[in-house]
Amino acid sequence: MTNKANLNNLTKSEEDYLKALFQLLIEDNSEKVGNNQLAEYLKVSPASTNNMIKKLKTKNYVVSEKYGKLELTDEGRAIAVRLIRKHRLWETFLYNYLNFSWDEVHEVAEQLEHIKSYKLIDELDRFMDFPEKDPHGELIPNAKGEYKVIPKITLSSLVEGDVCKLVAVNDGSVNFLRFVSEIGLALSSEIKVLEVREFDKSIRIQFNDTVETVTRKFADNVFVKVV
Amino acid sequence: MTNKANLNNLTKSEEDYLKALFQLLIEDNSEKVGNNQLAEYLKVSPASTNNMIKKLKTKNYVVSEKYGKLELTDEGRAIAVRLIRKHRLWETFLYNYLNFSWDEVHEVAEQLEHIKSYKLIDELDRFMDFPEKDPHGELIPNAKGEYKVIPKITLSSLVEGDVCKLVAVNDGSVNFLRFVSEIGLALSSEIKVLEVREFDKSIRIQFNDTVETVTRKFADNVFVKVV
DNA sequence: TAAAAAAGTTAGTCATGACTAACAAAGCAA
DNA sequence: TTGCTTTGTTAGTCATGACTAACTTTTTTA
Repeated sequence: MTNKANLNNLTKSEEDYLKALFQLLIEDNSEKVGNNQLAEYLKVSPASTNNMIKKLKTKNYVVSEKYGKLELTDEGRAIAVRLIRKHRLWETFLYNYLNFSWDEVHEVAEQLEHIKSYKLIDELDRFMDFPEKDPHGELIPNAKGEYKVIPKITLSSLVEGDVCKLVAVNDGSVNFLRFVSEIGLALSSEIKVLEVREFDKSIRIQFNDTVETVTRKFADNVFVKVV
Repeated sequence: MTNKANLNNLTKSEEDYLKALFQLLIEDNSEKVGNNQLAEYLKVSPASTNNMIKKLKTKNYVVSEKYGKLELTDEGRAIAVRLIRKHRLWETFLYNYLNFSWDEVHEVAEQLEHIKSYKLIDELDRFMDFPEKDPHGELIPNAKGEYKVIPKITLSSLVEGDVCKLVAVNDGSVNFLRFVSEIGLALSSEIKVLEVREFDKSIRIQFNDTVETVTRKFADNVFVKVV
């Protein structure tokens, strides 16, 4: 009945914490991630985080000294990468095959990423012919657990006259994603920075013959590659 | 962030109990389902079942008098049917698109049936072009929650000379399913009963030019339609 | 129909993973 | 360097959903 190969004995919560820690450490490139920061990211109390970190340390997924910064072991990191692989593959499936929109995929993928079955995810990968990127433009880790990030900077770091291509968007907020598609931006859109207003850092951009003014907050969540 | 339409506020456990109760009541056609019977079916203690039934009664999914038999309310039944719909659609997807075998689909579908998203399941249904039956031959309830059973009897109820068609198999045991495919039986196979041995009720059957002797226990789990 | 067996219930315990409140250690600023 | 603020930790509580052990009600059968 039970296929050992599918069981890594982690609860949904344990997985959530490991993935969150990975995202703070590696994706956000923070050089120090502390207990409270992780708590805030996961929207739980610092006490809960402390508790779970203790547990993950005994299981050898996390390393940290008392009052020190949090780090992932190779095994903890591998689990997080697998979760991200699963999340992005499911997002791709929902988007490409099940008519889900950009802003709808995340919530359901958050549930699907916890399904335990190696075969399921590798077959899904094969079924979609090994997609490289998810619908938000992020690279999908392969079955070997190789994690890569595409070189990208935020739109807000550009200056007047720069021309760039949209390569990815932050998938953390449904409202943001909805707005991105509403104004007509999509992956690979070519964007030209017309003006950066000093007093509030808002930016006038042009794409597909459309001109829009976006806030600094918006531009922080749009990832581009200068062309 | 949260789409109310996707949330029915039931935990995985609550869902498991409702589905189990439905399966005992309707699929096994029992006229009385008791607390201990449900406990045994779910492989938990009678105390656990009692506890959960109490909870499901306050939520109006289950009705029963003290020391009386268990029954589902319309709402409880609707939830169970939705779970069965999800389970069978996922099984169909795994079998038809992801190279899962008969005996592998159940375990993963048990997890997938708890994913909360109406859109997900209705789109999956559309993607597969509204399949009628799951890989084991059972009918898939539609989006309106209509539950039907195909007329079927067990192979063990036949007598010498009967000819029948395999319409479904009990999906409860991996070993059984594996054995069914090993000997070469598949849905729609035409089976002829050559001999019923009185002393141990074992049956000699013929199908696709193969002759096999199967036990009574085996024949109890094979569902057929006399032709 | 009375005793035994089976079925159902209750009380109390445990692990998980949340929480608050209180406290301790680090880090920063005056 | 002495406070003050931020960060981290501990203790104790709660809900969920398991469990065992003990008890009660119902059903069976001798």
